[in-house]
Amino acid sequence: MVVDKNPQKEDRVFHALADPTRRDILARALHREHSVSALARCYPMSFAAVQKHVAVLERAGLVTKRRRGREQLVHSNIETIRIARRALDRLETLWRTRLEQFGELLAEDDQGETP
Amino acid sequence: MVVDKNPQKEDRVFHALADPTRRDILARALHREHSVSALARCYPMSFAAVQKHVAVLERAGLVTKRRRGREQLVHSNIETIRIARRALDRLETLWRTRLEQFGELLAEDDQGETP
DNA sequence: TAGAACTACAACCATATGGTTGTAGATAAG
DNA sequence: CTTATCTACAACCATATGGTTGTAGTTCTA
Repeated sequence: MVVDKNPQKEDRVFHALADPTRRDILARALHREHSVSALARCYPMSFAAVQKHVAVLERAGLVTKRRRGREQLVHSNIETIRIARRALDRLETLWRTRLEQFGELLAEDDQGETP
Repeated sequence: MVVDKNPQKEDRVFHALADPTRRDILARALHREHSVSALARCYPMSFAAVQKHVAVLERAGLVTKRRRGREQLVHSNIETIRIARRALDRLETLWRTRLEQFGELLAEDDQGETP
């Protein structure tokens, strides 16, 4: 199967993106690597809360962690962002398809207008 | 302000997209208008459940409804999908920025390597 | 006018989510 | 060795979410 496990993945990706703290973490991680505690210092919440947000991003595949001594460095996975992008692209394609069909109708009828 | 209320909107948009039923409803609505009950017949859940999904999409601004007699026709709002798209674009831009900086480092140091 | 179809919405329930605190294990620093 | 830092994870709590059923209001149809 090539399309079967993607829906769940898209669920996780969009869900991970649906929180401003997580989008901000992701943005920082896209810019450069950060340890979890360094990230935690950026937000008005506990370390554990930020840790959970990172875990959500990680389960979605948006970030991964690598150890450096006692810290975990969070870095982002651009490829997963493109999964979301492709999902949006598919939706926009449907939109264009509809426009084309609408265009065909106009061509056939040669009169329609809906102001 | 021009950027202040967008985060909440993005939250709602991404959250609305984080459910396969809602993505499917949106896809159908992008293709053509559907009444809520017509949509409800497509899924193995109650009418009220589908109604709630449509409400989530509506609050996110991804679909709007218009009356036709006793039915409500659900149609999509492509512009809101582009809000999500722009958010992803911003993230990808950060990624590219990082790549550029990395490139500069390589150019300046002309030796740097961190194994 | 009576009834069927479509919708809106409230009430309810189980589970997920987003936060907290607390405890414990590794690793770095003194 | 001792202590401080960074992380992992469990337990807990309030609220949100996704589903259900039930009731009621409109609008079409017979």
